[in-house]
Amino acid sequence: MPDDDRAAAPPARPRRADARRNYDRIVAAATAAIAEHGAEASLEEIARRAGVGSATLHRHFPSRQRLLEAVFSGKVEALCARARELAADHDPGPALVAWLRAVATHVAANRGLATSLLQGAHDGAVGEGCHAMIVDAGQELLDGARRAGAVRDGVAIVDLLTLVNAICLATEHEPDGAAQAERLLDLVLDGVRPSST
Amino acid sequence: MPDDDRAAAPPARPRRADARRNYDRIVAAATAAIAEHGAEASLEEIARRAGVGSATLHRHFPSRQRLLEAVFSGKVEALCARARELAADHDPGPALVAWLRAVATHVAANRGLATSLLQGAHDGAVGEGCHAMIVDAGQELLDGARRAGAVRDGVAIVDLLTLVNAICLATEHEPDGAAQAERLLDLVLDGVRPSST
DNA sequence: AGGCAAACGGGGCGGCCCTCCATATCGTAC
DNA sequence: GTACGATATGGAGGGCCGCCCCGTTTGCCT
Repeated sequence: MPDDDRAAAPPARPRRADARRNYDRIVAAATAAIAEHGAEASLEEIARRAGVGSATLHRHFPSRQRLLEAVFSGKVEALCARARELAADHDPGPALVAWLRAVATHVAANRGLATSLLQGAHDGAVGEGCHAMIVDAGQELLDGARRAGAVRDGVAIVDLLTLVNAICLATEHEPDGAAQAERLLDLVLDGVRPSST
Repeated sequence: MPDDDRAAAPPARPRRADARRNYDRIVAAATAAIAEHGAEASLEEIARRAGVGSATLHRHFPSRQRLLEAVFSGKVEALCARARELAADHDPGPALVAWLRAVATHVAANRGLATSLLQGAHDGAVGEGCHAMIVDAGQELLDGARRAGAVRDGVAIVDLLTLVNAICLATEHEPDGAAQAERLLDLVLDGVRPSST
């Protein structure tokens, strides 16, 4: 694989100062626009808000997914950090539950994050990074919880994450989405515990 | 409410014959197009396939949701019929489970049905009809199942339907979506049974 | 058969995504 | 400080789409 530069970080080759500046402006504008209009926000409007031409936006982010990834990567890292915190401070079972709730909160607070993460995982190599980070972080919590007997066998972390994403996805357009998401998450978590002997 | 005509049926005021003919053509074309390209199929292409002008399509279906509703209403009725069948032929618990699986199958087979039903429910009065029909059909199954002790309290039919839709929504873009949907549905259904004393 | 309301559809407008290329800007070597 | 090459820019334009206006056609009823 000859292509070694990731989108988010300044890895191998230094870029010109103005390019870097515009990159940051675009990400900032995109963050605002996505918060307002969701992940389907107009790319042209983002470029307009950032004060750059649409061509510039397209050069920095060849696809919408790339842009979303850049916007969300910070939040994803925060979630992973939270996973480590929870693993250190709590019992395995509650830690996993609390983390899944945190994931739900983040996803609900960032319209389109769920869809982005779900679809990005195998749309080529696009959201790969974010997806892998979350999965890894969750896997450790799940392993701990299973060792502690708080989770039954046959449950994969990707299943849990998909369910959390699914719930947020399905409730984010509802009038009382937050409450419903809460209820559904409880329901699902009950199915995850070992059948009480 | 002065507006009394529903989109799907010929209710109060008779329409001209050609209008009705074009209506049917558009629905047929839309059905085909949606099966091919999903719920985001181009309206203009649908009009083209139906052999009508885009204005005509737009007059019959002021919004995309209306068109989707017309396309899916047949399938929705089939699901409701299936609910009655199951209620008659099986024990309440298994009947509910089987029906939810049937819903999942239908939703998975009709790209965009899930989103359509979810968002249509309160986007004005748009998907109201379909949504209400499904909810009513499911409510009876759920009531039966609860009376039989197969479902714990605190579970609403809308929760279950939302979860089923959510699962299909989240897995329909996955490579092995069907298998994953199956697994997730099992997981959820386990959470619905009363905690085995 | 004739008149009228209902229905039609071509064509235009604006927005979106994306690409090309002449131009401006940065970084550097002198 | 200056001049030069590479890098980055953005406006213009093409293709597509959804939506709507309005002159024309068509079905319906008498």
